[in-house]
Amino acid sequence: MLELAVLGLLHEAPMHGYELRKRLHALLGAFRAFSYGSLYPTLRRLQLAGLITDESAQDAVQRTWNRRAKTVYKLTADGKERFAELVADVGPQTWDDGSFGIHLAFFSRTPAEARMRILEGRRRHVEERREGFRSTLGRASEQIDRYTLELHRMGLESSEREVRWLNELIAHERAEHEDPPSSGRPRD
Amino acid sequence: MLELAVLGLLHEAPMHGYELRKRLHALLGAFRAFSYGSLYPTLRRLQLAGLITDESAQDAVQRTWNRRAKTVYKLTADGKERFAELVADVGPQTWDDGSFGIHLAFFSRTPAEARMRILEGRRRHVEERREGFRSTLGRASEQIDRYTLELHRMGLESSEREVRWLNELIAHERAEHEDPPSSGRPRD
DNA sequence: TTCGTCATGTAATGGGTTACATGATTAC
DNA sequence: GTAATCATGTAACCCATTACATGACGAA
Repeated sequence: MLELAVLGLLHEAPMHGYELRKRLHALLGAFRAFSYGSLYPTLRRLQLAGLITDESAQDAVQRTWNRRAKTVYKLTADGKERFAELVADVGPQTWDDGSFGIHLAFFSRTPAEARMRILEGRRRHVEERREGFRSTLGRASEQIDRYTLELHRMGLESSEREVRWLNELIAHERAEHEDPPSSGRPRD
Repeated sequence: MLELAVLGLLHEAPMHGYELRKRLHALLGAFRAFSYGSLYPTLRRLQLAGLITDESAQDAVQRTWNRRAKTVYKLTADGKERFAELVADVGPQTWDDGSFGIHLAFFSRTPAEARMRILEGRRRHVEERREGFRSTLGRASEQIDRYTLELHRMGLESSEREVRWLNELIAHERAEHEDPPSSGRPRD
């Protein structure tokens, strides 16, 4: 997750850790927040793996005088490749709230085909969740306490809204790529 | 989190692990799902801590013949105390999506005062999130790409809805507190 | 000169998940 | 008699957080 986010952000421009974290916050809003305690170790790991390099490393003078200088990271060719891999590697955990947000945030660098798989997978995921709420509310509205009821009512409403939202996004995707719906059942 | 949920559920009735997990699912919907890989170790830990006991333990005959019998756990007095502690121990992490859902699910066993702190804390939390989205959308609507924009628009809308929902819950709490449904001593 | 913010990091820990392994019970 | 589901558990790992520690630098 963090790896994807870091590589994605460095696609825009070289940055140092502190900056990266602020951009991360701005980009992902409250969907996902990362702390320095995970960011810096990740940066080191990515550097060791050759996916990013310290752009300011050649500036040895500054290093000597300033034991705590900014370390500006930039993507390597391998890093770009890795990002492309991660962004298109769509699996069950991609549908999670947190993961989905990150993936969506990098959609402009995601191939159209992967975008579709992500949106549709997410929709299925949220639809299942929605059905869970529906059945709870339908089955036993009078046996569960007021608070649990509220919780599930809210959950149901949110799921319904998100499904509608996803439908719009999917429709837009289809329209943009002139890939008309083949044999789709009509969506609400 | 799991500890709170387990103790809370065992408040209702004694149960074994498998059952517990299903009830957990039913109670929390998709807000939080726990796997057996965390449930069983937790049960063991709680048992060692004396917060729950194996109700079927005295049934030594079954144990001997059946190496894999159901283990029905029930709350001890210490367990009830611990639950009361956890449910009223309101801190910054209580406002998280997952935590909040669990707390809400056990509101009927939560003192009114703690309920208020949780609801108001959650509201503040969501309001802050909302402001984050608002400023992103207001500040730079034209610099961010379509997808990030959608993400934040959705986030803003959800936050707004949740704040309204919380306001209603809070209003309801206040009304009930000032005007107790039964056994009411008159207002000052 | 001290305060706030920028900036980088580490150690300990947390709170789970996945995958796997096994056995018991029920329904067909 | 076998497939599904009920039921319990373990080992390995994952991905992060919290709390802490250090240090640079500009502004009041």
